[in-house]
Amino acid sequence: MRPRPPAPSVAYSMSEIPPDITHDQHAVRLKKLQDLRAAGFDPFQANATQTHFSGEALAAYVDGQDYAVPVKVAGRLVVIRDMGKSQFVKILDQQGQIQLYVKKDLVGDEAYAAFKKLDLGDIIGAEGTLFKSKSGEITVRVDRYVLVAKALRPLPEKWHGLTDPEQVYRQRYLDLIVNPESRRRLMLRSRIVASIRRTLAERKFLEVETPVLEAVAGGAAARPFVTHHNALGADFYLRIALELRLKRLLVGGYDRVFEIGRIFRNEGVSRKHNPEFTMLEVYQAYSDFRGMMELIRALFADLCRDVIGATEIAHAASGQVINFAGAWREVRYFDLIDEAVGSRLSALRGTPGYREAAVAAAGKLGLEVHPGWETHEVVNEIFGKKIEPTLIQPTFVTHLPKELCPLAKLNAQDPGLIDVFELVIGGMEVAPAYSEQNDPFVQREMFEKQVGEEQQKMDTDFLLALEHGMPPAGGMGVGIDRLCILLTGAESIRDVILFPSLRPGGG
RNA sequence: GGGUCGAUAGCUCAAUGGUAGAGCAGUUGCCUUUUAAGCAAUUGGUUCUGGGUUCGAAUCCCAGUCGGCCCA
Repeated sequence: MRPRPPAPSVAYSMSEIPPDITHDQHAVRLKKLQDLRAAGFDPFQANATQTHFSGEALAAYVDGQDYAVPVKVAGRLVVIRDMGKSQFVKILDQQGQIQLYVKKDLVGDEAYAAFKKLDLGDIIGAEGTLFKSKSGEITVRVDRYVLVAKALRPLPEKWHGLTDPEQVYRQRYLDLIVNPESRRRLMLRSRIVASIRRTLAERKFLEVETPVLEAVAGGAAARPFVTHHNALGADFYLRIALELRLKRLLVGGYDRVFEIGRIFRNEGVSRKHNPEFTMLEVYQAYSDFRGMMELIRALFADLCRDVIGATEIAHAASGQVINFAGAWREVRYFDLIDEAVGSRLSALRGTPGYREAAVAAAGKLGLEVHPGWETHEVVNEIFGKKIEPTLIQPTFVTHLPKELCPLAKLNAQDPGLIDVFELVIGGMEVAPAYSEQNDPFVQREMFEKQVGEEQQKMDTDFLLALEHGMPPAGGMGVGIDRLCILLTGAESIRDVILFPSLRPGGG
């Protein structure tokens, strides 16, 4: 889509269409539209009705009883096979394609002549009866049809579809029309979200909505987008997490809440990152991170049943089959670290030699260590680069160092650790969960330590809320986009986001 | 942000310094159960943009735009 002229909505004014032009498909179609209007016909009328989606019509056919079941279908013309005095065409609707058979002696000479002038891409409604064609395809034999939207631009190629990734993202509607795999994958996303909502509703969670515009972008360590409110004369940040708002609701007495919401992080784009993405966060009072283990297992069990229809999926990148059914591995963060570095590095935690040993271990594994990194960042580099990518089967990594999350409860036995898990599947972090910190003093301390090194400011209003008393709770975040990558077998986050972020313009 | 690869007809792709081609789509015919329907004829180009090298550039060089991949 490089040199695309910034698509003038209409290239020719209706009166200026060269009468003999045949090579410019846009002009040819404008001419057809003009002819229809000249004949007193509105090519954008709104009088089609659907009694059946395509899939429902196909299911409604009664074997052996041709022309018995009446249906009204509607959709976009995507295949035309013209045989002179009859045509087989296919239309595409939300459920897929269905074939129509249009015969001159059934619809009449005039309507048939008009039908022959239709173009691929036009949207029509048709009514008729179901039959099975000679080659066995269930088809609507059309009695009447109506053009309800003229397509002035040609569709991409019918066999190869649209492959230019830029055009796929910028003109996703074309991708959805011609690439069945895109349709399937993005529809699956809807069903994934619906399944999650259903499961949480069954467990008496309340779905809530909290502000996108925040005075303080807290709850995570990330660079926020800044925007400006004119009337208030104040800058706002787009939220980078849902956490601090939802926990206020725990204080307010909503014991089980969740939000599925867009969050924004001002970072680069990659196969795994889009600057805006969708997060599910769940909080359950009187539960803890172990309760969240049970909850995420339930969410996956329902997803397998409702969406995947199986308890395992192929994972192309590793060649493994991911199994969601059996026991999920549970392993402590530092056990994995020790295993990866081949020594008892974790035994040195809190001793003066820890940092040196960690840096040496990272170096031995071929990792680059920035001089300014804290020791926990060095260790976490080992986890991120050498361990996480190898965890293909569902794995709860537990008891991370406290520096990695200032909002989690410290472990009672070892206050250098936090009561959390990070669920890793297919080498990707899918869901972190915590026993939530509800001690306002500890929370303030953790915030103060963080404010110096991170760009986020202290959310003092949140601390005030904690001082009113927040029930102990388990909380969990699930990156919906990554979950969709996993469950749909997509290669890139852009394949599970309808309109991924791109540079403005596009040539 | 760095590296690297790419952009040619509406779409999918050819053309390795010497007349820019094909398939689909389009246009005109034929064909009343087709399945990437078929048969015949035929239209269609700012080769991403701007510079440069050259007798001659889609092709080589420089800069830019947009995108893919890898890295940060």
